Formats: sequence, C-alpha cells, structure tokens
Amino acid sequence: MGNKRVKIRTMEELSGAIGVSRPTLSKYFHDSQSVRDTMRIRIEEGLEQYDYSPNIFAMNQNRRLTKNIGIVVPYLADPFFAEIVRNIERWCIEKGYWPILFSSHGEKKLENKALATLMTLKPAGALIAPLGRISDMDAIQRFTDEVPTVAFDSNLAVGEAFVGSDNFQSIGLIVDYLCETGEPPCFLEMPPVNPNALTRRKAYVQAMEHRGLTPEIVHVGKQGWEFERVGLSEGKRLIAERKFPTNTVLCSNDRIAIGLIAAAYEQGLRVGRGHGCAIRIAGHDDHPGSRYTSPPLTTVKQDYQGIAKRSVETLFDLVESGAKLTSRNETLLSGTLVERDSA
Amino acid sequence: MGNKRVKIRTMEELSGAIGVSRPTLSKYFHDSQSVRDTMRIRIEEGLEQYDYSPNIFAMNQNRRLTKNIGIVVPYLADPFFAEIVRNIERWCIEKGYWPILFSSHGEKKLENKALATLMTLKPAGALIAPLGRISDMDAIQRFTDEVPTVAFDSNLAVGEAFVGSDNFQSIGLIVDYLCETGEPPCFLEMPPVNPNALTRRKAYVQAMEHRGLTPEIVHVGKQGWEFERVGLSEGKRLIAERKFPTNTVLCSNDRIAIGLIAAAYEQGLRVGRGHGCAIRIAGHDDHPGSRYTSPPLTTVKQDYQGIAKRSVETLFDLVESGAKLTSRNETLLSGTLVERDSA
DNA sequence: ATAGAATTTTTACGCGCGTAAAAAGGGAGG
DNA sequence: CCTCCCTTTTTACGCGCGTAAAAATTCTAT
Repeated sequence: MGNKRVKIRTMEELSGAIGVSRPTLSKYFHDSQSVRDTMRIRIEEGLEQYDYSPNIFAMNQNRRLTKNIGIVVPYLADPFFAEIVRNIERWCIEKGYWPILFSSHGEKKLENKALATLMTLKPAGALIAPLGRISDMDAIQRFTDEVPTVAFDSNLAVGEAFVGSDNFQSIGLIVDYLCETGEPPCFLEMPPVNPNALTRRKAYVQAMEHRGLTPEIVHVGKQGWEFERVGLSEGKRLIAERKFPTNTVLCSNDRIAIGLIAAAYEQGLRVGRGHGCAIRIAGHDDHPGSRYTSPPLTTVKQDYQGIAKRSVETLFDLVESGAKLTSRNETLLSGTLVERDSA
Repeated sequence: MGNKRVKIRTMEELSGAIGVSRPTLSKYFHDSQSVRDTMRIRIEEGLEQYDYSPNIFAMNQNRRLTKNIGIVVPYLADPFFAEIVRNIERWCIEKGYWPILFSSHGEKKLENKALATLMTLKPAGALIAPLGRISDMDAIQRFTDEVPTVAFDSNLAVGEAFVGSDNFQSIGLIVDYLCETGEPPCFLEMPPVNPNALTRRKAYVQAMEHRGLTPEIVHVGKQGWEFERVGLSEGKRLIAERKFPTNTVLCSNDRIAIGLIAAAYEQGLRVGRGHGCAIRIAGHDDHPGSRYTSPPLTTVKQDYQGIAKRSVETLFDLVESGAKLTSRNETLLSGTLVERDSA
C-alpha cells in the first residue's frame, strides 16, 4: 500500500483522475479480468495513488443480486457455532463474497427477523443452521424459494442442500469404543431442539442393537439451549437418585457432557476409565471446551473445517451454476474419535 | 400480521396502492411520529394489507449516515464477547438501529479490514473492542475520526468514550476475599494481548500492597488468544516444577483459570478451599463456562449486561447529540464476587 | 497497409429512495 | 364564512453506480 494521498469519493472522480472511462472502471470492479491488460495495469496503478472505495449501497442497488452471503446460526454464544462461523467467513471472504452474520439467539422471532432482513439485502446465497424444532418452516420455505440456501448442522428439510455430520457414523464410532473398553453406554439425551437430537438417539439405538445390546436412553425434561445447565441439573438428580442404568454415559453432545462432569464432581463421583473411577462419560462434537474438563472429555470430533468448507463450496456451486438443483444434495462428514480420560 | 397478499416492490407502488404520497411515506418510514395521526393510521393499515419492505440499499444511499451500527470484537469464539455482542445487538435493534457484526479473529489484518468495510457502510456509529496490543492504532484513529465510536472491554485510547470493567475494583474484591479466607494469592498473568492484562496486574499489585503484602506475579511465556491452552500448559509446567509461590492462584481471567484447573486435575492436585485441597484457584469475568469446571470456579462477575447497555447508550448519546465530546468519557462498571468452590 | 475483431469511450437512462420547494388541502379560531 | 397555520401532495432533482447502445479507438491478422 503506497501512501494514499488524495481521497476520491466517486467512480466518476476516479475516472477523471486516472484517465479511464467510468464504464470501464465499473467493468473492472465487477471482474478485473474482463478488461484488457494495459487497462488493468493502468487502473491498478491508479488505485495505488488514490484512496477510493466504491459505495457499497450504490453498487448493490442495481445489481440483481449482490455479493452478500447471509449466515444465520441459532446461537452464537455456542462455541461450536462460533467456530463454524469463523471458518465460513474466511472461505466467503476468500472467494470475494461478503458474509453477513445473524444469530437467532435461540428465538424463533429473531430467526424470522434475520431471514426477513437478509432478504432485503438481496444476498447471492445463504448458509443457515436452523433453530430446528421451533423454526418457522413457512418462513424458511419462503426464504429458500428466493435465495439459494445451504443448510448446515441441523438438517431440516429446507434449502437446496445440507452439510453436516454423519451422526450414524460418529455415534457408531464412540459406541464401539465404549463397548470395547468397558461397559456398554447408556445415552443421555439433549433437549430435542433440533433434528440432531433425534438422529443421534436413533444412531445410538442402532449401534447398540447392531451389537446385540439393549439400548438404554435417559430422557431429560428440560428445554432450551443452555445444555450445560441441563447436563448439570439433570445429572445431579440422576446421580442422586441412582437413575443411570449404567456407569457409562454417552451424552448427546459435549455441552451436556460438560454439565454432567460437573455434576459428577459435585456428587463425589470420580469420572474416568481408570481404577477407582465410578462413571465413564463421553460426549459428541469435540467442543472447544471439552479439552479442559476434569478429566478431559472423550468425544467424537466433528469436522468443523470440513463442514464450513463444504457448506461454502456447495453454496457457491449453487450460486454460480445459477441452477436449482433437481434433488436435494446432502453431504455427511465423518467424525473422528478423540480419546481422552473421561471414558 | 394479516395474511399479506399483494407483494409490493417499491415505495412508489405502495404509495399508489394505499393512496398516500411517496414523500409522506418516506417521512413516515424515517419517523412514524412525524406525520399526522390520521395518516399514520392509514399507512399502518395499508402496511397490513400489502407486503412491502423498503430497499435497504436505496434507503442508505442518500442518507448522509445510515442506521447501521458497526460492532467489532477481537474474538467471537470467546463466549465473553459472544455474550456481550448478544446484548449489544438487542439494544441496537430495540432503538431502531441495525447492528453489523465483525470479528477480527485475533488478527490485525482482519481488524483493519473490518474497519475499512465498516467505513463504506456509513455507519451512524460503532462499538469496538480493539484487539489491543497488536491493533493498528493509525487505522483505528482514522476510523474514529470519521465515525462516532465507543470502545469497550479493551481500553485503548481511541474513540470518544470507553465502557468497561473497573479492574481495580473487581480485582480488589477478589484479592480481599482470598486474603480473608486463606492465604494471599499469587497472580497468574494472561498473555498481554490487551490493556486489561496490564491493568489487572497493576490492580493486583495495588491490592496486595494496600494490605501490606508482597505481590507475587507469575508470568507466562505464551502468546495468543487461546487462553485455556495457556492456562493448561503453563499450569502443568508450573505445578510440576513447583513454581507457584503460593497455593492460592488468582488468574487474570477465567479462561486461564479453566486451563489451570484442568492442569491441577491432571497433576493430581485437589482444587478448592475445603480440607484436603492443595490449591485454590480464582478467576475473573464469570465466563459462561466457569460454572462448569470441577470444582466450579470462584470469580468476579463482569457486568455483561451493564457493559452492553452502557456502551450502546453512550454511543446513541454521541450519535444523537451529533457533537464530538470535548473530553473522553470513561465508564467503569463494578464487578461482583461469585463465590463457588474453587477458592 | 488494411480489413475485421475486440475493446474503450461517449452518451444516456434507470434503480429506489431522500429531500427540497412550491402548490394545494384541512382544521381551528374568530 | 374567512383567515391563518399546519400538513400533505405535486413536482423535480440528485445520490453513485449498473448497464445498454452507438461511436471511436486500438489491436490482430492477413
């Protein structure tokens, strides 16, 4: 970056300053390869000297669709989504798109509002992780009718495509691990906020039956997205009342497991697979905090980067081909076992 | 919401449909109280029947400044910021503004890019938590010259105002608590990424000296924003080499403490204030995860809601008064002790 | 050198809305 | 019923850029 002296406010001014017509500049900004090399070089040299950035609003006004990519997540305070979003944003920027982030904060009303706002931004596409059960399917449907959309994490039947984890594979993996290293696990459910909850339960049942074992599911009464709290309070109750059918507990996700480990500690139960341990606890996701529980949590790592990358790639394929897909495209990524000390 | 039948694309069409002139509509959208009640009612009834949302780009193009509020945080994957952002967004929306969120992901380059992008959006104001030490002060300065800005969390000398925690008060509080309930604490520093690191250390020193005690500071070699990792790896080393000057450790923030608790567990040290405990660990922030460590973390709660609310209020005072403040306005909020089992 | 193709410039219009100014309409008080 | 004041309508221009069409220029190949 040279020392940009003169500030230039409009393309018109820029055009005069560097001696290139405005339509050519417009073309250049739309696609720098679409003008002759001599022009491109002259423009780029000009851009070094003058400090100009195009007016985003004016740019987007006349475009049929913009370079905006909408991202909607259910809960940004969940590090899982924070991490995914980080990766998605990176990929978008790299491809020359402009990510705009919305969080539903777990509320249907806010999810709808985010979609409505997004629509007015004429985005080229959108990546959404729906709230799930409480989502307003009609609203989402109306949105996806207008905007090419890839759903991720939570597989509601919306959007042109879905990218997420292969829960059957990943749950199978951890069930196998737990069975091979000790007592078969029971399954501590998460609140059924989204399809993952259901799928993971099914996957657990299938994995157990596949081994000729009886699945044991522990339901939780609580609702909402504060999974750690659910894990803690339900965990305490279940331990106190000796309601866990087995001493190996597979949790529907790591945040539940984090709460449960806290509950076990509080109840004086030693967690782990070693001598003198009273309970084994395993999770699912490899949540950023799961390395720092006591003991560290054994879990299945979701392929964060993979999900982000595939989601973005899938979306751009959609956007750039311009075509509506004939059939819904589902990508399921595999998890990998992360063996730590809790199970 | 009635069953919106006809989709209307422009204000012109709307104007024809409900029989109100376009300039009046424009006025109404700018401030619904600025038109006569009879008009307002007629317009609002019209809005029920027709499905219209104004074109954001066209709206913003001619406004000197928009209703956009920029939010820039250093690290969205840190639940502390996620939580603050959640609150800030709520307040902005409530006041009729439109929050646009950027995360620097801990990188100077991205922080600059966020500021540059933001500038082109002609925001009415901005709320930024600078990266800190690695921030590009010139870039931030240039930004704040053009956009009314409130800094929060990290008090770099930028922006018209600052809202954050009163580290001297909060650290004083926890030091007092620790001294009164046992051995005076040593202080485990966080990587000096921002001014908070320094201020908290100073506050610790002051609090100790105030009591006539000798401050003992434990430095960490690591850098970066992965505080838990720092707490864990440094903690393990320090415990193994018996380098902690005391058996009570006050951590510069909760994320460090979370790592340290994991380290203590791994090294077989029982954490807490009860019998048979080898080390007391306390933190600072009341990070969302601090309730779920084993044992739960004793800490000082930062006033998340207060910080968010005051930041937004301060910004809107700035924006609406239109005046540059003569002197920089600093608001420091008090923390409250959260007594749990780790210390 | 010259025709033909490719690119750039010129010229001109439109996007949807903000907004200013003048004209027209409506309501309160006399 | 009329004046005065306030609100709304009419009319008109501009924002910064996209983009189409025609004219002018530059490049490529013969």
